[in-house]
Amino acid sequence: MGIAQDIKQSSFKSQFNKAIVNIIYTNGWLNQSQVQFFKEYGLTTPQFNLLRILRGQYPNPATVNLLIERMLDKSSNASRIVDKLEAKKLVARKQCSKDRRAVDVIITEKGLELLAEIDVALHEWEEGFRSLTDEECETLNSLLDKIRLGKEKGAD
Amino acid sequence: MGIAQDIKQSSFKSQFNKAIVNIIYTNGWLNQSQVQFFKEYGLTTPQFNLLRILRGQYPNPATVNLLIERMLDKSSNASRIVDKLEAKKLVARKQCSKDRRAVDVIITEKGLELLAEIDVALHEWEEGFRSLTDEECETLNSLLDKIRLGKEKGAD
DNA sequence: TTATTTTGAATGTTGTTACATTAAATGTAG
DNA sequence: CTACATTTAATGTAACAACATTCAAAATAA
Repeated sequence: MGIAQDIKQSSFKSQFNKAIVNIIYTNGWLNQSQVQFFKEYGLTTPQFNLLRILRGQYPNPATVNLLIERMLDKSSNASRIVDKLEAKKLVARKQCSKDRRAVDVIITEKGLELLAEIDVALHEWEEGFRSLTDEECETLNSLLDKIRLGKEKGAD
Repeated sequence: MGIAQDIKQSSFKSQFNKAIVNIIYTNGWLNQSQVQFFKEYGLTTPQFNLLRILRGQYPNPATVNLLIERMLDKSSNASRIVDKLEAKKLVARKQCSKDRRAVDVIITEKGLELLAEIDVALHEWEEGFRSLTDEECETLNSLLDKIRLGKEKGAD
């Protein structure tokens, strides 16, 4: 039932090593489920994340730079992700008036509506396999935060 | 210092939601570091994982099917990963004698030597940002296991 | 002012992933 | 045995990611 059985590895070098493998495996497990979920809405996970950032800014626009900065996976392909969302009319681009190099990206009404629709289903999706109490979640969050603190690089 | 600051999101729908985002973000953080680490040895993360499975089988071979089954990220590109490793002479392929459809993949001496070299450095890498006690690791592991139990699919 | 450097976004390139298809070997039913 | 389905691995393809490069705009320096 634990990670050892899931990946069929009977021993680990250390508890810490086991924890790292567990994070990676659990992420993969979550990711697979998420990809399936968003597929129903014609979105990829990065597209959804980008939309959510834009909603956070709404009604203000965000520049591509801001998007890159805030994306969970800083892959810097923000420009192309915006392309995809623009093609679906979920976001709009216009040149920034203050800096003509920059581009203002703003979520459209259609984008907001889609997100609102997803919100409900996403909440159900999460509740569907929610298995931790709030207190356990807090413990988990603080442990994960602590791992990253162990070697924090310029994360800001 | 926590996930909220790291991704500049001030509030979450729930503690559970925050935990999920935290897992994803922490995984990305770990992954970035791992990719850098393995690059020095001319390996990608999937290549390393596959090699490690093969060492686990050594001196027995593994079929491609077994590799797919045990990989952390079951992307089913095992065949092409084996291609890469074979080109580097880290693994060898030969037709399985019992089933001529199957292919026996075995790690070479060179592969074993490379893994041994990596082992040392990898342990240092882990210790370099180890920030949890064994007890905390155990807590983390059990919480992550519990999340996956919440909606276990045929994970075997 | 002009020249140089830096910045913001887009694009090119290469390798990888995800998913479907193929081809050969095996298993199974008649 | 033949015919058909299944299994194993490899390959084709399209989308995607990572990383470098480009190009215009802006900031800075001379």
